[in-house]
Amino acid sequence: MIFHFRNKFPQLNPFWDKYLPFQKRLDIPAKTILLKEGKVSQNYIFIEKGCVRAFFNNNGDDKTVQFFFENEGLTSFDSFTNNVPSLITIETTEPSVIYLLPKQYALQLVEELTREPEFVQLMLQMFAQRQMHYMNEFFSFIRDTPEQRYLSLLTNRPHIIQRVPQHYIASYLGVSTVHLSRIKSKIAKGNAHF
Amino acid sequence: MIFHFRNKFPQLNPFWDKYLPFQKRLDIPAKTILLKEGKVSQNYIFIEKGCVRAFFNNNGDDKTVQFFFENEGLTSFDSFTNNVPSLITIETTEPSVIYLLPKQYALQLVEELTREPEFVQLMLQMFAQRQMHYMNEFFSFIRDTPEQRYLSLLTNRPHIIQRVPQHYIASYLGVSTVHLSRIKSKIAKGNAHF
DNA sequence: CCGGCACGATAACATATGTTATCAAGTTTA
DNA sequence: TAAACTTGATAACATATGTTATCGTGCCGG
Repeated sequence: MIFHFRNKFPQLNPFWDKYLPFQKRLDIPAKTILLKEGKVSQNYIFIEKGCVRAFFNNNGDDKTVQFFFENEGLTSFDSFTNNVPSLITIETTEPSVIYLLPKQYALQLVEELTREPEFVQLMLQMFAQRQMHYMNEFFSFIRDTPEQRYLSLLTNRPHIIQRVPQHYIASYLGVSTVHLSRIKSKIAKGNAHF
Repeated sequence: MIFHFRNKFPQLNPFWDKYLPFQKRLDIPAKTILLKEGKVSQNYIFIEKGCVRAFFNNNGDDKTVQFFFENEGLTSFDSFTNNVPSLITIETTEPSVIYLLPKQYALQLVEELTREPEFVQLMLQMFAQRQMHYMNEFFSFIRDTPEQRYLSLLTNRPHIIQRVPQHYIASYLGVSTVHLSRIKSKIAKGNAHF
């Protein structure tokens, strides 16, 4: 659903920089919605400072899909590409500084890359990498218990746990806030060697 | 993890046909393994007749990721692209007729497409479509109960339920075979209006 | 400074799902 | 054809997870 390339593929930065003048800078508080479920995505979003989360609503119940931090970019991929209503909402979880690149320019940028054969392979790689990411998330969801997923977050992406309110973490792990509390207290007991 | 384009994008068929001579035809029984977890994928797989499933093993426990049928193609995307051990096993669930296109030719085919700008957009679309597919699978896993997922299979892809042994369905839905039986009997009771 | 709200912990109970065991009906194979 | 295996249903019990309610703490805005 989401792709980002800034700093992932430095070779592309010159192309990116060329479009800097078309970007709009936003300095916004927490809980600001950048794209609402059901609306058509009009921008590519780049995070200079702060954190946003992507989630969808299932009868009143938030399901967080992914967190994004400094120097990451994203968009609602299907909505952006196919002009359909977005399945997800994108909102800040902290006060943030965001750059928006309007769709027309983002598409123009992609089209420019398309004409340079040496970059096409790179773009394919980019997509492969994204696909791999979602595959891994999916596999982890299938394979691991919520406790394992929490422990994996703790060791592999501790910044998420440090910066994001716990109920979002629960929604990301696919459990209730109550159960996440249980998991944490269980782990704490396990580590309680005096 | 997997991509396939035959018949999805008829414009590409001429390219595909050009590589027909390099394909190897296999006429194989059920439960034949085409790619084993841990091995590096060496072929693009196209199904003329039959059914294969992709799964991974989690301490003795099969987790089915996807089913493929006639006129669909697949490969273990990461393994194929990055020459790393495959995360998944691919095996037939029925006697099948399979065509294998060795990796070198498949890559050559992709490279040819890369040089035709009008096809690059198509390839990107192809990837977007694949990504969308996995996203939807992922969302469904997060959002829906196993019962809802089973009902959705029943209405949207009944051929899967008809052709595939039930324990593979259970493994695909993410529940035990016992629980799938329970779900089925619960549904049957609900529909039992004499 | 106070009142409300966001955040998190915990208990008690309800429900969903896994595990193990048993049985029965096909199907395949020696 | 008999034995072995595959497939599926069901019961009984164990565990995981959700739901609701209550409490405490800290923060933020009037």
